[in-house]
Amino acid sequence: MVEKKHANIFKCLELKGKQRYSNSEMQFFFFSFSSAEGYFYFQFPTSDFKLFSYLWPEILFVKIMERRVRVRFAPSPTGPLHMGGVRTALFNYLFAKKHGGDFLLRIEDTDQNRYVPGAEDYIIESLKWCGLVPDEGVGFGGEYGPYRQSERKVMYKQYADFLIENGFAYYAFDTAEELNSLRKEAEANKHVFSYDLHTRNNLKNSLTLSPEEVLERLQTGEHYVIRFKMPENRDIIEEDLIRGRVSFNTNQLDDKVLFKSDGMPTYHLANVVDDHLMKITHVIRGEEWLSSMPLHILLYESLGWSETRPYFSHLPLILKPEGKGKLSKRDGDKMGFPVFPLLWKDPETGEYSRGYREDGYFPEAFINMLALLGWNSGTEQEFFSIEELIEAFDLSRVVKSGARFDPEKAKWFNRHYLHQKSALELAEQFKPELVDKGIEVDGNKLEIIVSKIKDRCEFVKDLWSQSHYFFVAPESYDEKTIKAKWKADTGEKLLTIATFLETIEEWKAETIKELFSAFMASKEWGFGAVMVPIRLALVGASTGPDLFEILELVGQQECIRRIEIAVELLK
RNA sequence: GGCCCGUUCGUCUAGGGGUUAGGACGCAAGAUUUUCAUUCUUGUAGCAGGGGUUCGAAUCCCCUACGGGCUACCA
Repeated sequence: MVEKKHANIFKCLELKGKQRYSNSEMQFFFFSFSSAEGYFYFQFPTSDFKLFSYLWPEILFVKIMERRVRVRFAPSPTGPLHMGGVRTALFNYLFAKKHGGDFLLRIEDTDQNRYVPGAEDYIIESLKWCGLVPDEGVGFGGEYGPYRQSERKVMYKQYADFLIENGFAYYAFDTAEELNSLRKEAEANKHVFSYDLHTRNNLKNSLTLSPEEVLERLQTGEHYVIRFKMPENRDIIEEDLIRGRVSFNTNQLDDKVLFKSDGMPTYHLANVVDDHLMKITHVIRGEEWLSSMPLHILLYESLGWSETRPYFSHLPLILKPEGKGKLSKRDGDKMGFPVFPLLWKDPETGEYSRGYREDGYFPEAFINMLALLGWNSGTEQEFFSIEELIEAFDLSRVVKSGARFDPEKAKWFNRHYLHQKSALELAEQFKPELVDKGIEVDGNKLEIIVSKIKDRCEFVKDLWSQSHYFFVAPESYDEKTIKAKWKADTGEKLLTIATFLETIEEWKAETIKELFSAFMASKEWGFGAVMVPIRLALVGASTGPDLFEILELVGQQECIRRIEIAVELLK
């Protein structure tokens, strides 16, 4: 029975095995594939293929039965969600959906000092706008809750205690002031103070104090933290699904605080405990976490969870369009593009930060742009629907280096999506703006107008600037065009034309064009001399679709009126 | 300072020992449109530097430079 299953698995393997990495020692083959039972990822050395294929089925069988792909997006509610955060959520979402798994939203609010009201709702609303709807999490239900770490507070202590009991962690009583002064001192000597295996024996902790004293300090309620006791001289080697082999030596790592004196766990403990309890199979997060990966691996090991611990992958950061460093709120303000998905009002300063939604981006354009920032399908395809992204997504095709954000390309994506939309749909979105301006238009006519101008727009908000003359007479005329095209006899010619237009009975673009051409021929006037001036009179500038279509849509009497006004004003 | 990660056109990227180094954005030119935009065509521009290994290196190795991350009782 088991054998039969293996046959299927091997078939799957042949189909999906595709990724080859090389590193300094030998070549490895990596396989990742999903089946009805779940997702599996593993590696083996080329030379050992026969041996491995003989040995591995059982291991694989166990893993497959146990693990359904589960990933989480775990932001901290310290402010609006950055577009880099949205991209992290997106990649998690794509990965989950690709492998038929679950995408969870967990709110990491273990730092009460940095809590910003409204941030959590903002995160949820942002994900919804982007279409990245979690299967479980804060605001979405699920069986592994609560999904807000502050509400899980009571659960963490036992794991910290377990670590202490088993010698993986210890109590530390050093005050913030003491540590700060040690840091200052080290800085003065051009060193950096680190609470680690070199210094912990000279500090106030349960490693240096007698058991009695430790007990007494605990009983008198003295403030303490629990620190991880980083083991000595161990090489932690891990295959990051994006970056390949990454290695660390524990001698370089410090004893991180796991449990704070306020009774809350730090990110490291809470993260590992929750990922374990929520059965997370793949941790996909930003590069800023790469350095703490060895700590997390060691935590899984110390807690006895190595067998089921997740795979790690660290996403590159999004960098500023110009200059140094990662993309920040300031860049957006300075260069005029949004950094956040939605408009955000800072609850403290009242300051606004623009959002992609409010700036007129379509969520699908925003997502498409974000997906291509640091990932590509390996083909030349650039436009992807969310379904296509899910189908094509693969962590191994995520680029390792940071990507500079290009606002121009973001606009280009939006333009593309706008052009793809039907005039009807765009007209619907345009209507509220017209109503606001007190303009009433017949739906059919509006759709026709939109169809004429949508290709010249980048955003829905451009619809007005490209079509206002269909609804309202121009209030001014473009100076350059006047200079170039408005000659001494232009006014007179236009009045003659106005009189002629009055005589047209069927006010249709085609008919007008036909009769107009005949009229021009009879007068022996060149088109060039009058076309632009007429356009100027109707539109106010030298832009817009075919002039005869404008004539038709603006209406006979209104056209004549506008020509007369222009002639009067431009005398 | 220490540790870790990275580096192909201005930007996003493909390519992973033999390629005229491919595509996209941007920019420029041309065509179409007697306007402007769209669209189409063409052009523009790149393997960070230095050593190795090799018949042959953008590709593998080492060094340097540069960029980034971390180095909090922040995440």
